[in-house]
Amino acid sequence: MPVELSCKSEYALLALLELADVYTSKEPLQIRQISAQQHIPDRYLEQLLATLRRGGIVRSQRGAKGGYLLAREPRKITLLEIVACLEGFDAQAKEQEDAAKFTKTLEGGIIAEVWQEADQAAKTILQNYTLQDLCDRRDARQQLDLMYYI
Amino acid sequence: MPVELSCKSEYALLALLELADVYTSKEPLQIRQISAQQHIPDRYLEQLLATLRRGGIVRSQRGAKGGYLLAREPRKITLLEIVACLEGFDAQAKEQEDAAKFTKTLEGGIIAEVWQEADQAAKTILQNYTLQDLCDRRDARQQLDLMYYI
DNA sequence: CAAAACCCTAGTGGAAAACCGGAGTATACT
DNA sequence: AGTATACTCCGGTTTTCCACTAGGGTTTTG
Repeated sequence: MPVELSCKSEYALLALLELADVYTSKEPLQIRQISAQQHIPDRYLEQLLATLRRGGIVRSQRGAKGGYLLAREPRKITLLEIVACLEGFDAQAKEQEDAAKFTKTLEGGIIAEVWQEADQAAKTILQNYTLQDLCDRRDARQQLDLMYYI
Repeated sequence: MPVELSCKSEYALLALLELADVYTSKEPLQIRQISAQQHIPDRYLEQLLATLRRGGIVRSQRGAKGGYLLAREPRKITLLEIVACLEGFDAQAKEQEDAAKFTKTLEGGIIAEVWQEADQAAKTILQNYTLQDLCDRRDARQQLDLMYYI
């Protein structure tokens, strides 16, 4: 499948789901708690959260009793924004690609254009999902599973 | 950008464009010719063409005056088919993914579903482009460039 | 001040991608 | 028939990237 779901993105999304769950409480969640809950290597998760912080998706509170919180409400955070932040295709990657597209051979440029179009289609999907959507969908699924169990 | 364009796929597409150009002549094109024309390492291209042959996209003629030809007309070959052949996500990868989707945690499953959706959107784009479309587009672009030059 | 937490940077291991080489096999031409 | 040409098969090498680890620093609470 052309669209990759990297370990990195999955970890980040799982962590962000945890943060979304407690968003209304305004209490920070610590790396250890998240990593234990979602089975993510803590030192690795730390890096991902740092990246998300620089991207303005989460904010952090330092010192004892510190931790991470969502920077905005879950409704205002799209999945595209998250993966863009992590995979880092925001500005510098764009330029490189555009430059490469024009310096390449004619055929290479055509191919790149088509891929760009496929990429845009995938991005649009991710653009239209928010963290809240994921939470809602999970809750609905959980409810359904419970009904089957009874 | 979520949708990768591997070196492998690009090489293959460039080679197939060459083959599409001479499709009507029914004359085979040799690896050396293609690799020289498109600046592709010949021994690597050889592997790719072998894969495409097993996938029924090209056919080969052995011996002296041998080479490769498209197995079908360029109109009948979609880009999705090509990358699926090379990247090998046809049957066994599907099963693994579906299995993983269900054995994963609930959250992981939800995420996988969304990614599947984004993937499908990208695939649909690639499904709707044929080799002939690429050729046409290239020719149109070349014509345009020529007009600007004059 | 000490403990708890985040912060920064560098590096490691392993796997996959990209690429190379050699021996074998089929085909055309003479 | 024999030889040159080109594909075929398969194993090895190199390079790149990803997931992960490590260590030393800084901020905040109590």
